Amino acid sequence: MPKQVDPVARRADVVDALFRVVFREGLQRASLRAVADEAGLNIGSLRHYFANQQELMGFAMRAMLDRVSGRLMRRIDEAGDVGALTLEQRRRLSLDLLAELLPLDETRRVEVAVFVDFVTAARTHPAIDAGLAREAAVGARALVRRILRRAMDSETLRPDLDLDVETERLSSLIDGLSLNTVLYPDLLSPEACLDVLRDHLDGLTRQGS
Amino acid sequence: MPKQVDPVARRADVVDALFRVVFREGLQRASLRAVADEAGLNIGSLRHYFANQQELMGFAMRAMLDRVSGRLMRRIDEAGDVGALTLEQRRRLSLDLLAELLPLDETRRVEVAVFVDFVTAARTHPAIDAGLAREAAVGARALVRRILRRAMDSETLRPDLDLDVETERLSSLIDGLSLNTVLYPDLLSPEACLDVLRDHLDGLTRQGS
DNA sequence: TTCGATTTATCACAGGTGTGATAAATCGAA
DNA sequence: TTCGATTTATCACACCTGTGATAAATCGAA
Repeated sequence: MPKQVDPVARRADVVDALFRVVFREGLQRASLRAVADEAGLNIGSLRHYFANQQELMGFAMRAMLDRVSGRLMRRIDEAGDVGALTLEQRRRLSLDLLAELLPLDETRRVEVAVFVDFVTAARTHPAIDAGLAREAAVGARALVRRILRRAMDSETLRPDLDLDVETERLSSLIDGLSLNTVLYPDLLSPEACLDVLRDHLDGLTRQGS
Repeated sequence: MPKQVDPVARRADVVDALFRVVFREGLQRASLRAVADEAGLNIGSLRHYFANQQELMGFAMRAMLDRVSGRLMRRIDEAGDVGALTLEQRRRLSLDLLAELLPLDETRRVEVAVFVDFVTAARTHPAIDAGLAREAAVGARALVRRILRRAMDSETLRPDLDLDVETERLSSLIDGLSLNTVLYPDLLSPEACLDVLRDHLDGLTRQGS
């Protein structure tokens, strides 16, 4: 009896519209009305799928985290059994996984730009769940740590390194690179961004130099 | 004949009030009225010193940059003639200068938090001068590059390093460390933040290990 | 005391915000 | 065709925003 609409797809459309608005005009201008307009919906319609602003923001942020972690999972699956890889293949996988977090193409540039707005706003904005932002930071560190740990176990990592410090160093480096590439693409191009990450990883694995 | 008020001090008071509001409630809530209230002024009075929002924001951002570069200048002056320093003193100076950019105490924590809000908002917010944000990024890179260059010239730096890449790596690392310390102080304490920076600099200077 | 530039204080306006409440339209199933 | 849950669409309200315009108060100098 009901009017037939796929609510999942609708919500996804709204989230996409939200991302576009945030990327183009910032989180400040991403009002419910602006998002509804961008999605081609009436605000009443939008509010049927998201009761309030807080719910929309939370759903959008969660969707973004799912999207990123989905890409990471896919990369890992594609790699197959990690134990069967050569050292060179492992290094390549590490780089690919971490590079997945950088704004190297337009899709990820939008993603990172929106993400930056979210996490900075989460510090103070009442409608944005600070717990989700923290969760993302924790997750990123867990990934970085696992990658470093695996390299340590396979003895491709310099043995004099402290895992805690290196985890934080690499995590913060990635954050800083992402931030600068998004904010000042003329100062730090996506290519240069990747070069820095590659050099950093090289420095971690190459013995004594 | 005029009523006697120090306009310079007034403007500084307003800027301080703005920083407090931004730190506490975010740039989003830092409206002219909120800033005026925080400064104990009537909004009409505030508008006598700052014609627009744009002017206030620009002045505040400029004041912040002046404050930081002033601290850096003072550090350099205190160090005296750089050529007369021992290698250990030079390394210490490099660390101190770069650490000046990190949110290691409450003053700088507020500063960095506000700064982060500013630069991210500058990407889209029409009342915030994106040129100033870019200028700050350029300035930070210039400082980092000079420090690295000096270390290279005095042969305390590993000779196999690319100055461009290392400048960007260190600059982005500092940005990432600052961001994470401000956003997630329970994940990255000021002490740990400084440890990471120290380790990074050690890795740049220590030959072959 | 009178003057007058500086400084403070108000009012008003157009526009935008989230949200509660409610009506209307839709369209497949019974 | 009729029903009715789903979906869409409006209206209204209180609140906040930047800003233009204008009046009022201040207080040292002449």
